[in-house]
Amino acid sequence: MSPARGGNAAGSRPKRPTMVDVAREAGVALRTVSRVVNDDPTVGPEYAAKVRAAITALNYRPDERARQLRTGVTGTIGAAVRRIAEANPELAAIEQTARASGLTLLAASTDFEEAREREILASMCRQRLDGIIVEPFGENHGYLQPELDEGMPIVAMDRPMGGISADCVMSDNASGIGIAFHHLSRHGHRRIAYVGDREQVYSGRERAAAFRAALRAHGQPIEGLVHPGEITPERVAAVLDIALRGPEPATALVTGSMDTTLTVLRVLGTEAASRLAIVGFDEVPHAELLKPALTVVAQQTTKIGQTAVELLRARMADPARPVQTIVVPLTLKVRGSGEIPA
Amino acid sequence: MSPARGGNAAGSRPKRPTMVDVAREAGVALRTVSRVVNDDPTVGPEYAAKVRAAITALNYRPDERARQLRTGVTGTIGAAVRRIAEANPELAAIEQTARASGLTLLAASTDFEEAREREILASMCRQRLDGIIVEPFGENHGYLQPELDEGMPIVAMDRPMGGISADCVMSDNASGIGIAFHHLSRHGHRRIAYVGDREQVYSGRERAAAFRAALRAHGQPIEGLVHPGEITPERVAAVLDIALRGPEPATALVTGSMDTTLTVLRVLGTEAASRLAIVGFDEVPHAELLKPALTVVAQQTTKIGQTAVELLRARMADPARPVQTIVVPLTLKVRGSGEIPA
DNA sequence: ATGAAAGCGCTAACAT
DNA sequence: ATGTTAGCGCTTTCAT
Repeated sequence: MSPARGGNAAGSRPKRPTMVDVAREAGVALRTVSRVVNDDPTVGPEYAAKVRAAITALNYRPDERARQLRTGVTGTIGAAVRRIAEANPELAAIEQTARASGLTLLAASTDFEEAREREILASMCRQRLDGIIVEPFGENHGYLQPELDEGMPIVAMDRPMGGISADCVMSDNASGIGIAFHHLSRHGHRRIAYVGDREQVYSGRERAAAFRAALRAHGQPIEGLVHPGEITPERVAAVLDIALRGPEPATALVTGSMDTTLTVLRVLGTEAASRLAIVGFDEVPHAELLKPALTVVAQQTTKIGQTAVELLRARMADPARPVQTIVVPLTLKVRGSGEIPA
Repeated sequence: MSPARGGNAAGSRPKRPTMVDVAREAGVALRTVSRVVNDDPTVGPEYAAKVRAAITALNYRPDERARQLRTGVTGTIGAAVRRIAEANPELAAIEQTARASGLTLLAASTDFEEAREREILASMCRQRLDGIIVEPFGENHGYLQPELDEGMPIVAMDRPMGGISADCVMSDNASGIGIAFHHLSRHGHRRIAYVGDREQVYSGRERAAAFRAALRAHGQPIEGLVHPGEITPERVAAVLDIALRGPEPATALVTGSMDTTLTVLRVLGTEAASRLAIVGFDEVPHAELLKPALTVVAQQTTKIGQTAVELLRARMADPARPVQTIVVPLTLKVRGSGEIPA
């Protein structure tokens, strides 16, 4: 019960020294301390030395919040991504690019919840971050219009915002699906099926549509081959049954997302999977260790993250510049599963 | 070149309304606006209505920075993790637990760089975050002593801080290695080898030591069986050669980290790997899809992340409470690779 | 129940 | 080259 050294009642902390304390200790004006802290070259060497000594003596460290309030900028950008828990190379690229530009990154996870996304974006706006990168989840972001009007830089990553006009960087979903289809086609497959996310989400819609277009372009019928929907083991098993059995079974499969790919592999089992030609949309962790190693069309995640920061910085520098959308192509990674002949 | 609507010279934004503007618009005092914004029940209904109308009309949103400066708390905790790019379930658990406590999470990646770690921690301190969780990387964190003295709550995750005394939550490395060893031993293996991270890093040191202890406890010789060091394909291939060839080849392997496990699988190739009994330390993404499916001793990542936040909140509530270290046991995940007989 | 005024810790005009 | 003074936008005594 005796008061511990330095500690006191719950919640309260020993008072930290401020610039005023340093100024008093050094026997100079507040402004001089500020100058030293900000490396202003117009400070006389003796003064600088005295101030630095006082800073060391008091263990003074400037309060970034006060500086931010005064200068109006935070030096921080926010990233609202859908999942922070899983491997997220885009986020890593954002962080590195941001850091290289002297910006701190505040990352938060929307967890595939519209309410959470809204809450996070609102919080980032209240904090007056210098800019925001968001992997949109909800379909309508009209509530951000006032922020855009007041000049808050916002960039969408992976798909466009809904209902508002903002800069965007995303993969070329349609051509990615085309690459996958053509690859299988070139390996002799005539019946190629698609399983992917539900069409309620943007990418699921885009990719299913692109796959239908590919079928049409090759003069093939669509029925029984295109299966967008919920990615659950049950549904995936059911649609695989439709696609792979019957009179004219598909001999190849395009999976529309990483989750789809993994679920398909789990449902089929390694044996069956090794007999079916598969090209996955989106990279899968350690795809080369799977058996057979997985052929995918991979998003250029690093480039996407980098571009997001660049778009944001451009918007920060010039709020009046025209809104820009950058589409990034995908690349085919040949590893085995996509080269199984018909 | 004509000025766009709302836009102006590069860098400048339209001025946002402040509380003063709202007060003027509503014809009330500043203090009343503050009361309404903070849901103070002592505001008369007509006043509240007027204020709310003004807020809507002006599109006013409070500036969190100013509030933070005034109240002294940020409502934000920092997490300095070693890698933000890869799957990081601890970080996800931290975020969820923090959110559940009404705290915002500022996550940053130290990227296995001591300088970067130091810079991030310093930045978080300058920002006066309410607390910091760090996955320590460097060996000496003495530079944080002044922060601890001034009451900054800091919690180490995964291993202890170096040179200072701070709360810590970590896995029970020694018993985890013991579990792996015993499991293989029970499946008839008499020669069990270990490959893992270099002993310069804390966990590499702990796990190699624990493995040596396990060998000794079973009355087995150590030479040729314990191989801590850099995890590169070259070195791993070399030490596997030593361990698996020769007069008395090992019939089972314990890998000391996720990276080690994956590198071993790559170096051996799936064929050879399927004949060697392997237990990995630490979970591997999609371990059940590998062939053979990978048996591991898994860290309780969710529990670790949760506990880190709980320790931090306890420290925030009472800066004087005794420093606490919580050790979390690991659990064996039997999947196939560890049950291959000798 | 409402308002006037002080101040959180810092930077930026403006002297000197 | 150094100091004085006024805020940044908010919360918080303290009056009324």
